Amino acid sequence: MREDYAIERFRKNGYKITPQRQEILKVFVGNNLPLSAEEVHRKVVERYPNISLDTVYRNLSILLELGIISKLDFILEGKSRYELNSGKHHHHLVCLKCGVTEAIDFCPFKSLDREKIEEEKKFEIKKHSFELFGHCELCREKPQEKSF
Amino acid sequence: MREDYAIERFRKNGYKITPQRQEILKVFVGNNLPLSAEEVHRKVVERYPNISLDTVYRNLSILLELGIISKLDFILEGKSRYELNSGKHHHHLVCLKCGVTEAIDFCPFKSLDREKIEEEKKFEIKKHSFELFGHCELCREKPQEKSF
DNA sequence: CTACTTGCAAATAATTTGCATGCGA
DNA sequence: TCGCATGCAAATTATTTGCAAGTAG
Repeated sequence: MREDYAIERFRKNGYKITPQRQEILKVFVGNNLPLSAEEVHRKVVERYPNISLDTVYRNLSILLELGIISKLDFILEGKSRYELNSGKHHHHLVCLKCGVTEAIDFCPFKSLDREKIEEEKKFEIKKHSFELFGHCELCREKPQEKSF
Repeated sequence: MREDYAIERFRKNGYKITPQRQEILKVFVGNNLPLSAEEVHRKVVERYPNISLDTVYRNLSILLELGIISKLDFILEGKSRYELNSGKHHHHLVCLKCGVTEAIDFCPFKSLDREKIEEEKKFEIKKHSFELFGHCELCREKPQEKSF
């Protein structure tokens, strides 16, 4: 259970289990789409009407620090998005019209490529991003394209 | 000559050739590293001490619109970076310590991969990003890692 | 009880916009 | 001259921080 695991990590690192924190965690556990801070806040407010956006931001930092969530490496809309760490390496399909972001398992980067580049460029690769931007099925025929 | 080409594009699209605009263009032509708005401003100020950061931003938009520069799809430091369109497809090596960004020609994404995904996911791919994050040769042994 | 947390308000930082003046074509 | 451009100041947006009060353990 991913939620129990996260709560265990809170405890081990001296963080208290507050209802707000728990609810923010639940939003991610119950959702495998990347969410913005505001979206997380919007969901948590349903149950904790007084929770502030600040608290969401502060808890996102902690979840990041504990490796429970990740911040996406790309920004389309001028704000960051965060997603639960699934444990499996993956990338994303991102719609340039509606912003919908879907995870895909496919990765084109092979270990031979990595070795060659590390050798040639004297660069130690820690991670990589690979994102596909385009139009999702629903947005194919929409005329207007968002600016992001 | 890339600069002449850009100036031609300005003309054709009804944009005037102001000294500030020309100087901003020159910064990119004389530099193949991705630059932030502030870095561009810093360079242009050397020659036009009164130029405002606003003007830089406004001209970056125009350069983007005309396809003369591109905005990088990833953000590490909380701000966007822009680079001259080289005409060749490429990706980047990005140092997580010092932020240095180098272009590389290597691309792992093949047309067969593309076709398969477009078919399977019913997603029309318009562009993709592929960035390698890690430590450059100079930063290998540095102890501190920046937060971005 | 005590340190971590929270909400509120204010501060930052990047980027954008309104407006009157300036200047290229 | 005329409309696009610029500089300045103020607005916006995402995110961060200071602080006093609240609460988990």
